[in-house]
Amino acid sequence: MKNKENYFDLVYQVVKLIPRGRVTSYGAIANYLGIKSGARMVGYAMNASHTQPDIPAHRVVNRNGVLTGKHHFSEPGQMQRLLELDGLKVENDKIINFEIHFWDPNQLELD
DNA sequence: GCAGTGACGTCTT
DNA sequence: GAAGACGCCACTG
Repeated sequence: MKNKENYFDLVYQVVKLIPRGRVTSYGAIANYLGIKSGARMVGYAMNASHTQPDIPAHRVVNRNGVLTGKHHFSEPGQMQRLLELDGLKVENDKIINFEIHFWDPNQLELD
């Protein structure tokens, strides 16, 4: 039973569902998927996200709205640039008005 | 099989 | 309010 990839795939699906100009946190995804293992596992899945072509990992940041994973991109600063292209403001590796741009997977049904 | 590590989060000092 | 420590558990060596 190698269904472990299932949980990875779930994370990818959620990340791909993130609307343009919006961002979410690892904890939100973990909560939505019911991964009580913690946001850490979500981050781990994101690390493998580079195996998938259409994973806007730049829209996934930590609870503080900080681009913790920017160093994992092809080039440092790439993550910030992508966020700015989405219409977001990033400064000091941190998203401005993060709470405003924050998007929660649970809002999908509420939306 | 054990130890180290990590795209986080929360508690405690 | 900021910084450090711990916990969570999957993956690698």
